[in-house]
Amino acid sequence: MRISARADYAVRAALELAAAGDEVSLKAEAIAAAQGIPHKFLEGILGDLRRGGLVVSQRGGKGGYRLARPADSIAIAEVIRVADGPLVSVRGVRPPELSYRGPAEPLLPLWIAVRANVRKILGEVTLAHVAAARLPDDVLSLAADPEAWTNP
Amino acid sequence: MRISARADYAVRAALELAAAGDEVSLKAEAIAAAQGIPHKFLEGILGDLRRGGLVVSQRGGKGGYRLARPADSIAIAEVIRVADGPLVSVRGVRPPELSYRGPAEPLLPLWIAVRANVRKILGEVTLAHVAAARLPDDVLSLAADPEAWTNP
DNA sequence: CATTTCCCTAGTAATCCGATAGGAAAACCA
DNA sequence: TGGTTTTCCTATCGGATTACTAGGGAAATG
Repeated sequence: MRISARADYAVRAALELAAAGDEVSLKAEAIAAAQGIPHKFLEGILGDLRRGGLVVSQRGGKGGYRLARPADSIAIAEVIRVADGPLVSVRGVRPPELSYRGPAEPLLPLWIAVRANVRKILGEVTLAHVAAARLPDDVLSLAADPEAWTNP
Repeated sequence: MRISARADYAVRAALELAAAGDEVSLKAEAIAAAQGIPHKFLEGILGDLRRGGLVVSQRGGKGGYRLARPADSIAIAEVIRVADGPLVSVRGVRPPELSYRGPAEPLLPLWIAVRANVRKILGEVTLAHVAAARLPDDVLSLAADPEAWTNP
């Protein structure tokens, strides 16, 4: 299960905007420098966020980007969907569109369960949570287990 | 979060072997036909599973592949790791190797929590569970929610 | 009007997906 | 022993996707 560079960059850019506050506009170049994201690549991602209604932009000398809505009303899942498509996919298709045969049939409810679990976290955590370093308790308790930090 | 074709195919092939039982050998061509997987692509995947110690192979007329261990001792997570690398990665690197700056810093514990949740499911469910269509209760209850089956 | 910044289109290099091809090694059968 | 089957190894190849890069046009500011 791979989280793409697009998705990671989109969330980090949105977090910079959330941290800056609703009033201030940040330039793409400033976000790129702050997060170490290739500038032109980021411009394309910010365009997607704008078309998706998550950020608003302004050109010119005092231009830049800012969030279109309060940071505590934007879930991480939303940012990923707008920038990168479906939250969870198998071979590029969403679980409900899959069809399995024979002994692989119960694989469908399994992927559904995995997706539900991912949604539960990324749909609950908002930009405000992360930018303020105040993750919800259920997320914190998952991350508190030292075993969660080890590679198998 | 994308599950690759390799991972999906590897699990389905392993499920065919689990359903066939420990005694019987299945030919790559038979698995490919049963699951609708490109035959030569599958051969490569089965080679990885063999080198990873999950299946054993035999050449010749009565040859084929079978599981190296009982199906109830092989978790889905294991199959995915052997065939496709780390279970969860961000931009191709595992969460513990990530480093974030500024307001994106708490993104690391967030990915860790997501991974822990995915692990909990895919590390608990075995080939035997799926092949016998008897998923553990906690997985079933996640998949029982009708909302888990809808796309956002 | 000149600078800044967003915005759009194209292009590129690397990887992934899936298919194909040729053949060596090993096991079976007659 | 010889012939068949099947794994096993290498190699290639085109199309799609990913992660970028380049260049320039459009709008806002001073």
